[in-house]
Amino acid sequence: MTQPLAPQYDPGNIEAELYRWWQDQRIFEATGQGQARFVIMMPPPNVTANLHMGHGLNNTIQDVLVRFERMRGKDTLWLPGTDHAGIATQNVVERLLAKEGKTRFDLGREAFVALVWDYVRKTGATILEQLKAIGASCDWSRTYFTLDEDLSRAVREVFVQLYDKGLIYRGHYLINWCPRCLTALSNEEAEKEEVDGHLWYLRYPLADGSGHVTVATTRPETMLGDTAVAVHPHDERYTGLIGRMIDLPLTDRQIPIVGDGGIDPAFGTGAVKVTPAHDPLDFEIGRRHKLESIDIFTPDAHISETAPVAYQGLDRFEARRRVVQAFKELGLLEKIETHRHAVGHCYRCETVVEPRLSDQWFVRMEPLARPALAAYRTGKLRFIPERRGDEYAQWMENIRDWCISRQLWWGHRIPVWYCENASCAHVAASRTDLTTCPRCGGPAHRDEDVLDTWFSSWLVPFSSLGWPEETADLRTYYPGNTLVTAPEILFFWVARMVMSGLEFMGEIPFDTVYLHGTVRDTEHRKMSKSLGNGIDPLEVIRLYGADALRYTVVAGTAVGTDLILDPADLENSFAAGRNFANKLWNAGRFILGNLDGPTRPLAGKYAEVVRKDELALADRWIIARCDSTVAAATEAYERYRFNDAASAVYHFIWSDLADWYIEQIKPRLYGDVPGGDVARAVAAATFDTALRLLHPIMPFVTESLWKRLPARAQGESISKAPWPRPDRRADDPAALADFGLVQELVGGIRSIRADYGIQPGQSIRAVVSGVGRVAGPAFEAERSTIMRLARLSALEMVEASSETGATVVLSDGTAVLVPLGEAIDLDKECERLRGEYARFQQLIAGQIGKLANQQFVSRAPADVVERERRKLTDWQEQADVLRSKLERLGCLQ
RNA sequence: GGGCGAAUAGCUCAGCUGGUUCAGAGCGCCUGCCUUACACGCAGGAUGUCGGGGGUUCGAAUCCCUCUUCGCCCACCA
Repeated sequence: MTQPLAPQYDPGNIEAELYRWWQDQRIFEATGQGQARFVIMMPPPNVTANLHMGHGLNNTIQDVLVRFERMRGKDTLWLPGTDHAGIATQNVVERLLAKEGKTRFDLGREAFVALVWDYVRKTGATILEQLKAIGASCDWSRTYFTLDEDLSRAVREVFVQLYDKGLIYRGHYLINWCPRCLTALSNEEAEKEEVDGHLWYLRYPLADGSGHVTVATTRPETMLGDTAVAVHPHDERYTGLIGRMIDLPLTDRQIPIVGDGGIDPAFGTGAVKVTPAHDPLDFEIGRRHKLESIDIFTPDAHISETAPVAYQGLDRFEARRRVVQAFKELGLLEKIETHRHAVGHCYRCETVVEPRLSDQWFVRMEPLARPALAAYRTGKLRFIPERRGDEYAQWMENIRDWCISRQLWWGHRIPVWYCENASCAHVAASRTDLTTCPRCGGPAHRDEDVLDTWFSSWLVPFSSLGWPEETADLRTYYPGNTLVTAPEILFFWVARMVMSGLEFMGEIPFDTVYLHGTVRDTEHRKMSKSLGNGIDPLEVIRLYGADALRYTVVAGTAVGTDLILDPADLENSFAAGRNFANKLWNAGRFILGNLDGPTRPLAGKYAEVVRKDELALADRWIIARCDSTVAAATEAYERYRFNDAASAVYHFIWSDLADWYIEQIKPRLYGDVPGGDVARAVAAATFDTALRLLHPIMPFVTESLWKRLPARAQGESISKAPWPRPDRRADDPAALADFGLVQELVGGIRSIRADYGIQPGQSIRAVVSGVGRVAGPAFEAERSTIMRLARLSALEMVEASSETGATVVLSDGTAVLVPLGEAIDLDKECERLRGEYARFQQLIAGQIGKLANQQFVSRAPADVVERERRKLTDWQEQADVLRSKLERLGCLQ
């Protein structure tokens, strides 16, 4: 073997080198070979992003899945990519420009886009490089960028196909507008947030001077664009007013009172000011009553020239103050109430979104949603956790058309040309760039807008594989299997991928959607840059290693729960993972360091080199434990219960293998007793299995150790080692029970030692009584183990003992006693035994009550009753043993 | 406003089909140990009205109702 292993695991020295080795071996690349495939599409991080814990969580889970399936022999493809992230990226570069005092308009479109490309080329690979640090086993040879030429072709193909089918249309509608980003947003991109606002009651004088109507509004400034007042047609308070005119204050306009069924008479005053250009409901009312729309805002939400001069140029919130003030001065402000309501905010910059009337492109979603909903209803598409499926269904059922045009420069430009010939005015969507109108040959110009970022990412499951070309990858790797993502982008991305997959490929792009939680701090606030409560995964990796990070993430994430970490205490958050990696390292160091000596060919399977009748009790026990860990871990991985998988393997390695088995085999390995060759074979085999089971979660340390096991071929990687299978021959309930008693016995004696403060160096004598039935042979078989681990000078085993001393009763009724003497004090032992005895008395009393209950005995299943009866007799036996001890010691007076 | 989830040890959380994994794990805490793999360790310990109340059941952390608190998703009552 190579150099000796350091006593402390040092991930920093090992991880980068191993990752390079994996890449050199091309282990992560999909081969196109083999029977079964496993495909995961990575949610493409924004090209400008830096790795944060959200990525850490998301990609760790994907990597666990991919590595698990790769070891099960599947041809795995985990396809990485980056998203051009229209608004976000444009914002970043615009901010850089702003530092030089420039705007994108100073550069012009072409130069600006070139600048963004420069920026993206320079920084775009950062996040993918960072993913390598956590061990992500992506197929980097297939990495894509959503603005790549082939993905752009797919975007255009999709646009044209949908346009030709009438599923894409252009229209003049009220959309969500971000006055800071200066672009339209989809409904999903306008995040509703509850805010404490006000409800202002404004008096609108009737034109004939006969009084006024009071309207209630949350946005008084928009009254400058009012073109009507609406009341419910059956509202008795107002029926007489419908059709009459209002003198709109602060303006020189008169507006009508209309009756509209959409008004709720119970809210506010039952009379509503109508601003068709700035409110969705008002927009509808305006359409129904053919009202004028007056857009009183500029694109950046200042008052425009359509409003009275006094207000022009004011910011919308300043305008609000001025309007309210003016109403107050005119005596037209009736009252102000506080009012909590939901207000849309831009998901990129959190600016309050302005409903704005404009020409935009939309996708008609209902026809796409219908099959996507059916895929869920029929069970083809499933969600983990299941309840997320309801959210998906609810969204699909209430689907609204998707506004896909953005007034940005960075992105896929809309492939639509407008004929400038007024008599033709043809609008053409085209797969190729046009200069002239395809219908009349006249001059044509292209639409200025770009597409929503999500219009390219919703195609990724097939566009990243070459669609619309019929590539080999597309045939092989579509549809995929599992999608792993955060619930935040269920609608942005996941739901839309299902729709596009069905529409363009005729099949859903994946059958399972695993939605993990959110990373939060101990106050349960989402980790974010602005709150400054984030944890930098690279910092964690530097301090504790990628495996520690991954273990913590996996162990802390039960299905459907958030991951809570303490940014103020990384040590506390990640110590368990680091400690476990170190424990594994040292267990490996010990096993590997003791494989020399009398030995047999050590392959992966003990069964090939060891006969069953050669196995000691401890060997049979660890083999059985190992096997049941294989079953438990495999099932947990299959059920996405990665935290269960982690704890099953953790417990096996730490508690079973390290604490007991390794301790048990030391004399054999050192040649003090025979059987070293068997111990070596069993230790190597079970350790090998444990490494495999853990590899998806902690790939680095497991690979590093596994490579060093004997009989490894050059270049052989645990990443492609076959997944362990449960082996019925390993079933051994007797070994589990017998060795369990040995553990209990050792534990009992250790407990007495601790209670009596017996020095670790002091050997003591122990007497086990009642060994006639079950435990005797087991204790005899492991006599030397018991003596060593409990530090005994002598271990006597008798049917019954007349000696007195400190006693512990084991679960099978045998008792172990450390005789009275220099170490053991009578009074203290009496006290101990009395406490124990009382505890059993209580248990027994309860159990007798239970069994005396006719209802229980008659109604509970027979096996349950039987089990409870046995429990009672066991306890009674243990209590009897205690009682006789008490009597013998004279503790009962 | 509609829908959904969560509440278990000081902290972060498991506990799936009601009963032998039933009150658990890790971290933290206490005691003793540098025992030739590991002090990032070993051994031994302490800690709980399973959020409150009611119900179903022979039996409830687990099922039902209700209240409280905290989250999430959806929503054009201005």
